[in-house]
Amino acid sequence: MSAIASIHTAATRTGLSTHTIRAWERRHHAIDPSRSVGRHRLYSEADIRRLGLLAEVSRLGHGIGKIARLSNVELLEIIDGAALSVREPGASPAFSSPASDAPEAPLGSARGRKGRPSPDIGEPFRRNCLAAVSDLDTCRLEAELREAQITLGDLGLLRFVVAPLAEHIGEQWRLGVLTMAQEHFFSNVAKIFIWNLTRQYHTGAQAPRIVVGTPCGQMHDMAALMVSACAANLGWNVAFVGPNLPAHELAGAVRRFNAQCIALSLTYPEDDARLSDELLKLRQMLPEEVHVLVGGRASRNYHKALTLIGARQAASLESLFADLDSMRRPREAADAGTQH
Amino acid sequence: MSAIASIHTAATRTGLSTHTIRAWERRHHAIDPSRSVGRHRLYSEADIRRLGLLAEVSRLGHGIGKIARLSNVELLEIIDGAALSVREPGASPAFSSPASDAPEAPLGSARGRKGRPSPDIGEPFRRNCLAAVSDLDTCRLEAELREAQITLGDLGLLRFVVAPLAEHIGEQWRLGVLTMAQEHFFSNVAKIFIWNLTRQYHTGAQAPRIVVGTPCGQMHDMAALMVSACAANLGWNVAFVGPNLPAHELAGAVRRFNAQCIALSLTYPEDDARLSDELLKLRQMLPEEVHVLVGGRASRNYHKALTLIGARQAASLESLFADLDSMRRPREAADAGTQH
DNA sequence: CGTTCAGTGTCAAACTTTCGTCAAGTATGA
DNA sequence: TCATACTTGACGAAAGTTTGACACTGAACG
Repeated sequence: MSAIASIHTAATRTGLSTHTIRAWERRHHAIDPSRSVGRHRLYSEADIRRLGLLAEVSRLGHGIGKIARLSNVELLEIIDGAALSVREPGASPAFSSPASDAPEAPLGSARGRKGRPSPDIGEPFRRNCLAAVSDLDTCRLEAELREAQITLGDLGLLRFVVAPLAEHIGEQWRLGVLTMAQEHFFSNVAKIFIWNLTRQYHTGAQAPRIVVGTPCGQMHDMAALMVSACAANLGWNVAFVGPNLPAHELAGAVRRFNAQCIALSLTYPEDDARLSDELLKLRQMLPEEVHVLVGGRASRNYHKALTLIGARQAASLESLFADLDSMRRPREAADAGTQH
Repeated sequence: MSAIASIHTAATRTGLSTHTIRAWERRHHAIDPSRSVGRHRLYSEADIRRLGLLAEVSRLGHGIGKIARLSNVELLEIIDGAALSVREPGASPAFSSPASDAPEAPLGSARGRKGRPSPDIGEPFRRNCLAAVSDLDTCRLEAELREAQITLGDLGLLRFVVAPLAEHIGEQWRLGVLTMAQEHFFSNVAKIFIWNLTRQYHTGAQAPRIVVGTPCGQMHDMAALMVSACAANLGWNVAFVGPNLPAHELAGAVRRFNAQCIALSLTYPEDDARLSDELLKLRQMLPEEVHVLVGGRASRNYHKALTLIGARQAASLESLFADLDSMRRPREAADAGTQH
């Protein structure tokens, strides 16, 4: 129905190239998009969903020639049957490796390292969580997360279960394997679970204070919530101010909360020209002694601006954890000196 | 109302050039501004808002030719879809909300009943909550909500504290009294508090099942979360699927969850022509025996469509509570009869 | 073992469509 | 009067379209 997308958006959303999409149409009639008056291809939501399914099955090792004529339901069956597992957290999302290895499902995950001592510790939890998401079963999802928290600890839960699951579910949604309802469902339960992690630590009045949020244009708050949880775990007093805030709002929150640090998370979009300006503005509006800490998948793309404003860049949750810890200690001493 | 602006101001406010605006009108009839006596274009607030939406979607990579004919709601959907996350009240860049009416009582609330024997039972809690929001003090806000919950009960907490507070804070934000960060802060803490209300009740496997969410175009999920809490309180097994879902997604969630009821909340926008279609589509896609329950401030504006599809319309939280309760009982009996 | 061949992803060339921008000439309005 | 706006026609960059070709892979075959 409605939403009309160009071949370009169809390509980005499915992880395919425009060349490939056209080749699939020309050679196998895998899809038959409508056309504009000037013969440009126009893809409906259904078209894109089907393309996503085809791409997924194709990545599983099946030749496009053999699957192009299958129905969506048949494609889904293949996906369900083959892959209930989740990619390694670090694995890059969606590049079509030219067929090559692994015609089988990447079920074991922990790719390549066959005999390695550390298998993928989070895999069974992710598998169960996915099943719960598939059934929209809140209790089961929460129980599974709790189980993972007990087994892996707070950081392990985030690192090996929630973060990769969020990535995976987002991707599966974009590909049309999971529904939007399922994505929202997971996102909601997971966010709140993370938040509740935050609340299990009670901080005193003299605890160091941190503001956590995301700047303008960055709409995802899941990663920011993870940062909140880490900070709370380390004894920070956290003010979570949500996503998509302009520089003056962030600076205002820091001032009002009397925070000595602000943590931002950058995930998507990965290349927003306006964001660099925002970061500069933020730095100018902040008191000099306030630290800026930045994490998230997209943060490396803003490396230049981030170095310019002297932000600490955390490449992973672990390093963020370490940064937060090291920032807290010296400050505590200073506080004790000045405020009392 | 609806101030008249020149093409120049329309251009500055949307970030477009005057050339572009004229081209969009000439080539795609994207908008049709009124004209002065001497054929100069005159843009209303609504025109400018639409131009802004078009500009935003265009920046997202969609060709103007493909989006010029879409409705505002569809444009919003695209923006949200791209953003992938829940759109918070502060999300849209700069448009003055067309609402601006509602001269009603801000904080006093308990609307209308001035001399009633029951004074405003929630007032002190709201006052304290506001103070906590002002300071971004998570602990205090939570403590205050907990206090209110104990004193007023779950329903009273929602009815007399959270709901009016949300309204008030939203308004204060629009007026510029509170910052966006404070609004996000409250919204986040309150939502999670409500959700945790939901989770204190554990339902058996044979409990009646309900899906809760909001349809396309309705971006606010706070009211839906309140519905979730009420339902859980009454022993329903709840699947909360979040805001802004098209009809087929909602119907799919009902099917997958095997729910016997779906509850929708409508708050803003209050007059979305497309929503009526969505509701009709939803009814057609649902199994006949599934009940539809609709609440929220804006639901009365869709009265016609709602009656047409046989939805139960709850004017207040109380009546929603009652409806949910009455729907549960007969069904339980039926289940006991058929399933055993 | 080397050759052939179908299946695929990718690319190039040449042409078309889309869309932002501009220029020219005229009209409006404070 | 003079900055601003209007219409029309046109230009050029970016991106889309088609056709055809190339490189690589695995399987089949002599």
